[in-house]
Amino acid sequence: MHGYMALVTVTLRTVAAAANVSVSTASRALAGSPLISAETRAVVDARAAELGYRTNRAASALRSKRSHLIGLVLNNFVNQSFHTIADIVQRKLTAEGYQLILSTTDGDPRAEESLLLTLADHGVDGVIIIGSGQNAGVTNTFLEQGMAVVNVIRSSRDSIAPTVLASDRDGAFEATNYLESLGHRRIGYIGGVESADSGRERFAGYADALSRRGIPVDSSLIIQGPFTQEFGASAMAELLARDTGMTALFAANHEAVFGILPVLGANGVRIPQDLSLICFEDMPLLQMWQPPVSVIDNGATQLAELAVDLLLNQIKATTSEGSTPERLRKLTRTYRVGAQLVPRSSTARKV
Amino acid sequence: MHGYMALVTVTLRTVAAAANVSVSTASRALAGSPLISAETRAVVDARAAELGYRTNRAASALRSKRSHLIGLVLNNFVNQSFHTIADIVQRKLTAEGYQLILSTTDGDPRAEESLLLTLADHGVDGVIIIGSGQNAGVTNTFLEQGMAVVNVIRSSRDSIAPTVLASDRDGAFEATNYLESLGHRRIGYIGGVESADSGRERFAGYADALSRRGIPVDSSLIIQGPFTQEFGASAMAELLARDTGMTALFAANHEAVFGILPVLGANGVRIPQDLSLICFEDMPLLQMWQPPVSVIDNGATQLAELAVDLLLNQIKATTSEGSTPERLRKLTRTYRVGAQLVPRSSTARKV
DNA sequence: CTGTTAGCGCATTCAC
DNA sequence: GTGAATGCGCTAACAG
Repeated sequence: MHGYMALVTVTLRTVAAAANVSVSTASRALAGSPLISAETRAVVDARAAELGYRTNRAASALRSKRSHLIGLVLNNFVNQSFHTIADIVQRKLTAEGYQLILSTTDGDPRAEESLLLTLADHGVDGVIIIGSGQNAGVTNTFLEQGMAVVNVIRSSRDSIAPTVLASDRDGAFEATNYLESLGHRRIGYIGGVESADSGRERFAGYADALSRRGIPVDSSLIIQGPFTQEFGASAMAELLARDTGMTALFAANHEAVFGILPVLGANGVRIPQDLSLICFEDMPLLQMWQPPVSVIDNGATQLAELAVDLLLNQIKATTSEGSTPERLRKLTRTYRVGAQLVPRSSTARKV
Repeated sequence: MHGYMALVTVTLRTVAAAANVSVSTASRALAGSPLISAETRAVVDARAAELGYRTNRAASALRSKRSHLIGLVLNNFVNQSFHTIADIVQRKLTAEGYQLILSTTDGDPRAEESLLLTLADHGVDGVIIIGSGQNAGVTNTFLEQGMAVVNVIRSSRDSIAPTVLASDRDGAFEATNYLESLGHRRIGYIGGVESADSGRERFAGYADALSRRGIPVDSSLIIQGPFTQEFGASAMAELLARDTGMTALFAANHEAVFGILPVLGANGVRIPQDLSLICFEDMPLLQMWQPPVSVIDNGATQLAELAVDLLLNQIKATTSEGSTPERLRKLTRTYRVGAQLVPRSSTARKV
């Protein structure tokens, strides 16, 4: 067995010669073409294995327009959901014979556009995007050119690609409703900006749940801001200073949680005796916090799995049917992954 | 400006025709070859921009043996240091015109080998490995074939590639020494298995620091095990049950920290009054834990930066000098990134 | 079922 | 300084 020990490059030509067949027969045999006799295939496979043959993906991609490369475009690497998604996507793709090109954009639409074009340069077969929503023009062109595209977590207004979203509104409704069911009426809210889908939808869920029970939406209990730890800290401090009679808090801005928790601790706020707390998006930190924090699990794992499935289906369909306008039109669809309440010890009945 | 809107593929040939030059001249101009006159270059650049020309990486890689793709091989996506490294590596590479192919192995040497070969199939220009240490044969062959290789965090006995390591022994020594300087003598240790470099070296640092002050290494204070949360929880419970007079604890197994903290909380152990705690490897959780936990920062950021620099240097050198045996021999070198003590509130003078 | 032919798009020799 | 010619390694018509 010499496999990768061979310093002379072993190409299809080498294998074909060793097997006494033409290069195209060798190619077909290795690709599992049904046009090849069992014996021929066996011989080719055997020689290929002996020689340690490996198909050159660059050559293969150049000819076949299939690179077996998939791009994943993320905002950043801070958010726990993004970790989960990168992990799941990578695992599923590898299992299917694809490799993952990972890049972050810091939420900058121009960096995102540049990155998407670079991915296209590399001939990626598809791209999964947690994006700014600003580059539907680019990705729609990709689709027309036969590249697969899936939006995840963040929608893109004019994108004709399928979109997999979390249930932000429903999850927020459930969180708020849960606090209400525990007897809370003065429920604080620290969330993301309204300009972000998630920020807007979660707030809507919160407000709806209050209205449903006839509880007024009190702006003194509500602070919205950027997705940062610093915002979380200042918002929490502000809310505590306001003396609003708040008995429960819904922390709907994931990044802000990193600022909220220390401020609660530093101010000696006892959870859940003084304040019931529930957060959006689970993470290890919240599981082992003292007390463990109740959360709405946004289903990052399921989001990633569904996104990969949709992508792989597109790739298969494109291969067999091409990208006719009708097929593209049928692609456009929004999928929702349900949120799930995970009650832990940070939430308690109002005394 | 139509750029990516063009549905007809614009190749070098298109650009060359538009600029009234040959394909080779267009290629040289775009590549910044000094052989091209300023006027010609200007014309070619202008036409390329107008046409939205993008170089086909697959074709370029096939011809030039340079894919502008780099592989990063990780054990998993759980460890905080791995997040940091993936993030830094990706950013630096993108800035240099490379894209990152990310994959995890779950520490399985066979999966690792398979992954490395797949990366080679894609013609990656280099690979950064946080590996099992079992595949030096593969990576050494890569080096001989002109691919760049850098080992990070985990060394590989027979690898001739440069290796960037954290200062596990020194960091552990410093952690232990720091606890000693606070008056502690009964210092517990929960760490990784001795078969892992990091596990072995950190324990050595701990033991050395004790010996240096004539403190006996007491096995009843020491538990070593796998890099898991579960191990951390059981080890901590065991240590508490033993009633050893322990006044400080050095948690040297990063993953285990996720199990250690909740058990301490659940048992009502007050930090630092009942127990001083210091951990190896920083993470957001430890910064905002109540009280904030003192750590030894292993310098993941610096590890990643150095690894990328070493990789890029290799790529440049290979391009100009080829991979002569002498050059390869000069590559083999171990770099250490210093650890840093970050005292926070979880450590206090022994009462 | 298999072989022959023909490029994919680019970078690089070799001429001029 | 520029052009013409060549082929990287593979897949996909097109023949038989």
